[in-house]
Amino acid sequence: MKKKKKNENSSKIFKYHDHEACFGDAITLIEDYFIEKKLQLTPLRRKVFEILIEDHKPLGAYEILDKLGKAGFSSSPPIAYRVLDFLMEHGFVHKVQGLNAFIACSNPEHSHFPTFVICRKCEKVAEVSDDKTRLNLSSPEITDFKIEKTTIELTGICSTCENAEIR
Amino acid sequence: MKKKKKNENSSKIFKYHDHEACFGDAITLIEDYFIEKKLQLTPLRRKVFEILIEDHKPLGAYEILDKLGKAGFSSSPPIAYRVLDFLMEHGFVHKVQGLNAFIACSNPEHSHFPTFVICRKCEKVAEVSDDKTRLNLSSPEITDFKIEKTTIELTGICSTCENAEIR
DNA sequence: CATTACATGTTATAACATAACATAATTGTA
DNA sequence: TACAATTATGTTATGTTATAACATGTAATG
Ligand SMILES: [Zn+2]
Ligand SMILES: [Zn+2]
Ligand SMILES: [Zn+2]
Ligand SMILES: [Zn+2]
Repeated sequence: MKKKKKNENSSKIFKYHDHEACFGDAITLIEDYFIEKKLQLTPLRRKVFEILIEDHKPLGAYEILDKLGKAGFSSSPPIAYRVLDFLMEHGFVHKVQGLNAFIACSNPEHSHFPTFVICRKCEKVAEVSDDKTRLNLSSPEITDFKIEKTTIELTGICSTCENAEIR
Repeated sequence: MKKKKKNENSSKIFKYHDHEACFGDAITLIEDYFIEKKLQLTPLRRKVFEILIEDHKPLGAYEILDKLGKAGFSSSPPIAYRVLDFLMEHGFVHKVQGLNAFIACSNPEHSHFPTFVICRKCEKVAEVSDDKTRLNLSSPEITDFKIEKTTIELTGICSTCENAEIR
């Protein structure tokens, strides 16, 4: 087994997410953004974002609704979907298509074309940015189509879950 | 405006799908595959594949169910979903996540990692293979994850629809 | 022809998402 | 301030997509 002394953990997208920093930054970022754009960071919107950033894992709309209900907000479906749409428009939330779930954005630069890496066993999801991961998409041969949005989701198994599998 | 004399149409993935060839090939391919693998290409399975390859566009499960009903088959949801799952397992059908729809595979080699290019206006979908389009995915920096499946969907507008937009 | 595996049928329900309309809060302006 | 316009939230109903659980039928194997 090879040892990498330098940058040993930079490639371990699942294990080394510094969520404490992530969490604090995220709240500051959204506050600043909303002020700058003159948008209303209402209690409801803030709560939805907090719910998503708290565990920083994908949640279904109805899980979010439950949590909203417990926090005293209305918990009828449109409430969640509307706020999620709004937060998605502004890049603070993404939808993970493969899970029908929503996740707080962990990319301060708001690359609106994130790549998600999804463990099929623990359902942990890592958001990776194009530049950091060299997940490159280019299409020189497609000339009759203008790409506006990309959905890239990589499903598989994380090393933790793989090691736990006895077979 | 530049003129390209050579290979002018190879890049026009939307306009130049030779579906007549595609259709004939697809039926032969699935028949051969099922024989080789000793699988049952039952009337139901054949019908579902025919429905999908006929127009060669994505269809929702319930659209497929309608067509099955009209063809004399049962049209309760599990019928469609089971057959679709089976055909997907064997690479003859893919799910287009962005549309919650299913599409016949147009890649004879059964590359199980297709890329879909989806026009948001006409909802036409082109399946493109990695080699033909140079849509390349590589992740040298991800070391703690084993990719088993990829979902790559590019949404935007095709040239036909763009030209039709008056603005 | 019995056993087993595979395939299909059926009913009910779960999970995900939106339409349409009502009310309330915020913002801009006379 | 009063008013209008805009934005945000609440509510009810319904539409859409997908699966669980169990029953029946059909094909392959020895
Ligand atoms: Zn985080
Ligand atoms: Zn895992
Ligand atoms: Zn075709
Ligand atoms: Zn189009």
